[in-house]
Amino acid sequence: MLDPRFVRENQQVVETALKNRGQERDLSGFVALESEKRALQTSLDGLRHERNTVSQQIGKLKKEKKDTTDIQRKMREVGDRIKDLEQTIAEKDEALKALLMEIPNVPHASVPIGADENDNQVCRTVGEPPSFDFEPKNHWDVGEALGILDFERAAKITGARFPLYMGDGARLERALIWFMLELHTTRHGYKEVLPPFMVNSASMTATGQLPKFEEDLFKISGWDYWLVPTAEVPVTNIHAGEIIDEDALPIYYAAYTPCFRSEAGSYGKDTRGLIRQHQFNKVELVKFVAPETSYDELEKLLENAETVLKELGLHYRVVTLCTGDLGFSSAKTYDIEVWMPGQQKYREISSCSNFEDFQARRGNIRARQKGKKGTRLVHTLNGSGLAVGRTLAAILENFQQADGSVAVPEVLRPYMQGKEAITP
RNA sequence: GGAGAGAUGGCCGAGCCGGUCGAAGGCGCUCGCCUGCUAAGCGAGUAGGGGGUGAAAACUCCCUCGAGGGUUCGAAUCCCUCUCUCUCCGCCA
Repeated sequence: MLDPRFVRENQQVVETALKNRGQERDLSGFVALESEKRALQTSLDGLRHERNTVSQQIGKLKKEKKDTTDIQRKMREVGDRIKDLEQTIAEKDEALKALLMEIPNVPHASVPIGADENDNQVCRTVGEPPSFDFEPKNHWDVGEALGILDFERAAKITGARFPLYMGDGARLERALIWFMLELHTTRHGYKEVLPPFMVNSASMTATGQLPKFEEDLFKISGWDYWLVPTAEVPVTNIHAGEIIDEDALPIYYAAYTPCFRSEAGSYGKDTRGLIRQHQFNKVELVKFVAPETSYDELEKLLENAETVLKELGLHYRVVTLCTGDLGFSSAKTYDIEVWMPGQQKYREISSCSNFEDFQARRGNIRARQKGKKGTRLVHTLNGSGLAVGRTLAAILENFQQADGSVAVPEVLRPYMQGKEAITP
């Protein structure tokens, strides 16, 4: 959520931001409503002031055994006017809030302006694509041939877009989770967190999934609970409503969770394989930082995620998302795209974003500097470190061998009972 | 699931026979004094959010004592609903 005062004072800036995101919109209605509301608020405050002072006088008069029925009658009228005004203001407030909740974050100045993913900027390419002396297969073909992925049975158990890992497939998935968590907690300074996999509506609203993107989520019937679409939601909400000592910043969390997404509107896209599932595993990195450090922290976060790919020996590139492709809550996002030889394509495997104070304002996450008065909103960031299912897919495609086996990256072998390859 | 207790400022904790209580006291923190250094001691200050005036410092008003309603001229204090926490019983991995 943007600061209503910022929107009021920088209407042009916000409108330009919306335009760059491909959502042209006139905000003068909002600004007018906002000033109307403030005017009403001022007169309400005046009435309340009158009531407060007169009520105190009544108390004193009563102590002196004086008659107060006339003043009380008058105050009852004032009370009615207060109630009316409160009602009106509450309505306007709600309308304002509803508008504000639907306005996305303002992109950072360094974000390239563009319409869609075709305007994203590749900022670096790391490593080389592997060469094969045979035709590399898709990961689902590799996995099904090895008996480690079974989409047919997953569909029987649940439905389309669910994974079923068997044997070394399940072990490799678990090894990746283990490896990523170890890397981030021991080398990158993150604290490990294992949060709830369901969250309430308040949490979903704080991080920006609600109210606008309800159709992307799975809801628990009969409860105000939702399945998490990413660990970003429970982990960012760890500090919702809190005031953090600035000395404690930056706070780094690493969390494994499964992620549940309805993938509404993606019919016919990536229908096969592990790329687009209703349920997938992810290790997420979340940061709470002082505002002036957040862009440095974004670069570090990105590096932390890249390290996973480097250690695994996977070829990838880093892309800066343009304004048109930027997520709702994000001010700046880097995507990491891993090379998938079976598909001859780069596929997103991580997304690292700086939300600035957008989520912190929705979730009321503040910090206090020692000895200083007041508080300020922290900046929040998060990034996948990495999407585990897609990483497993990348391993199957990049390290497949002519005989159908898949080489196990060296760093994973300790978690794979020393196995050098997965064989049929 | 049944019975009971509770939720107050950064933390602990009074208040809860309605009125000068946004709130005693303590801890913590900040500034000053004191002091070979440190500790202790002494004094002052110290919740958050919003509005108005002001260049600013500041001043001033309103709201907030788990959340939401209600009673009242007036609610941390009384009533109702909800959420969460704790204790006992039952059940359960």
